[in-house]
Amino acid sequence: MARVKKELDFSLILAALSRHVDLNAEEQACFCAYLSHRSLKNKELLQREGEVADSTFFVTRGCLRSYSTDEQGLEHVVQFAPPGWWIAELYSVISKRPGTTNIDALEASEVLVMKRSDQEKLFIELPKIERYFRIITENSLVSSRQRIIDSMTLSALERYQAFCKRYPGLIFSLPQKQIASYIGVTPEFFSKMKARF
Amino acid sequence: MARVKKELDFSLILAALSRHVDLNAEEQACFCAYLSHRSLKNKELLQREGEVADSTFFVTRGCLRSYSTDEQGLEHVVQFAPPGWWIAELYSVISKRPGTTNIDALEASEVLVMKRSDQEKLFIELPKIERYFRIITENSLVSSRQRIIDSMTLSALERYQAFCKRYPGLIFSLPQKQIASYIGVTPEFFSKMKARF
DNA sequence: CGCGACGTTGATTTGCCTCAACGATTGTGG
DNA sequence: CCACAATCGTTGAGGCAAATCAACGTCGCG
Repeated sequence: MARVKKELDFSLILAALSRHVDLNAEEQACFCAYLSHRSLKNKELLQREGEVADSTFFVTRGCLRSYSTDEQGLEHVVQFAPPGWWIAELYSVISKRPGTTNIDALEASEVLVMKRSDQEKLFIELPKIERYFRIITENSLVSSRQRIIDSMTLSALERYQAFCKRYPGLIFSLPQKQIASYIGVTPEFFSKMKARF
Repeated sequence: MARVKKELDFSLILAALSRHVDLNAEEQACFCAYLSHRSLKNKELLQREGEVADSTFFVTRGCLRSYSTDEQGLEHVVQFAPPGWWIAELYSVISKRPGTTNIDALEASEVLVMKRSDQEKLFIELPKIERYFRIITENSLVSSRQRIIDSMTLSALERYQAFCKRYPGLIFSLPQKQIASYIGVTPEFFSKMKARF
C-alpha cells in the first residue's frame, strides 16, 4: 500500500486562534505554513528531561502530559493537554537550556509542531500571532497561579473537585494514577479518598 | 509648604524594558506617557478581593505582595514584588470580573500604574510593548510552573531554600510570617524548622 | 506606658505517605 | 486464542511531616 501524504487538518488550531485574533485567509495560510505534524504512540516521549526543547506543540488528537520526576523516581504531572491545548517545556524553549520536565503521550496522539525560531519569525511577520500567544500565555499564567493557591488552601479532596472542573471529560479517560499525580497525592491515598466519597 | 508635583522617575522601568526590547527616545516617551504614579503607606491595600482590577503595577520603591485569604481567614502569599517587579490581579484585569486575591504594601512603597485600557492601546501603537509583555508573561509562567513543581516535590525546608534563591535580599527585610506564608507553612512550623537548621 | 503584632516553644492531633499484600484488568507473545 | 506478565486499583497497618492549640517573652509604636 502506497504511503500517501495526508492533508494536515488545521481546523482545530485555526478555531483556537480565531477565539482571540482575526486572521484573513492569507494570514491563516502563512501561519499554517510554519507547522509540521507528528504522530505519537501511547507512552511515546516527545521531550526528555535534560534535553533542549525547541518546539511548542498543539494537540489535535489523543492526550499528552508534562511531568517532572523527583529524586525518588516519582512522577508529578504539571499539565494535561487534550485536543485543542498547547503544551511545551517552556523553560527550555525560552532559555535554550536543558529542560527539567518530560512530555509524553498518555494514548496514541497527534500534534502540530511549531519551532521556536519559526514562532519568532511569525511574531515579526504577523503581530497578531504575537498577540495570540501573549493572550494565551496570560491565561495560562492565571491558571497556574490559581493552582498554586489551590495547593495552599485546599485539601486533597477539594483539589480533586477543582480538577474535575478544570478538566471535565478527562476524569473518565485518564488512569486514576495520573489524576492522583496531578493533584499531588499518592495513588493509594487517592483510592481511599474516593472510597470515602 | 507648597505642594510640588514631582518629576516621575522612569529610570527603573525603562531599564526593565530595555532588558527585552529596544525603544528609541520617542517610543520611551510614548510608553511613559501612559503611566501614572501612586504612593502607598505600609499595609495600604491596592487591590481588594471582590473588586474588579483595571491596572497593572510596577514597583519603584518598597515592597508589595499579592495574597489570597481562605475561608478560615488565613492569608497565603502568591507573590512578592520588590522594586523592579510587576504585580497585578491578572485574573481580574483580563476577565474584568471581581478578583480573588488582594494586593497590599508590606512597607511604604511607590508604584507606577498602567491601566489595562492604556496597555491595550500601547499594544497596538507600539508592537514592541506587546512583545515586552509577552516575554515577561512567559517568564512569569515558567516561574509559576516551577513553584507548582516545588510544592509537589520539595519539603518545607527545601522550599525555603528555593525561596532564598528566588528572592535574595528579601530574606532579611520581610517578617518571617510572610515568608512562611509564601512557602506554605504555618509561622510556628517555620520557626521550629529554622531552629533545627 | 500599654497594647497589639511578632516570634518561640511544647503537647497533641491529623492528613497524607510508606510499605506490603492482594484482586482485577490490560496487553502481549507464543 | 490462551497464558502469563505487567500495570492498575484497592485495602490495611504503621509512621511522619506539618497543623493546631496554647502559653509566654519581646519589641515597636500610638
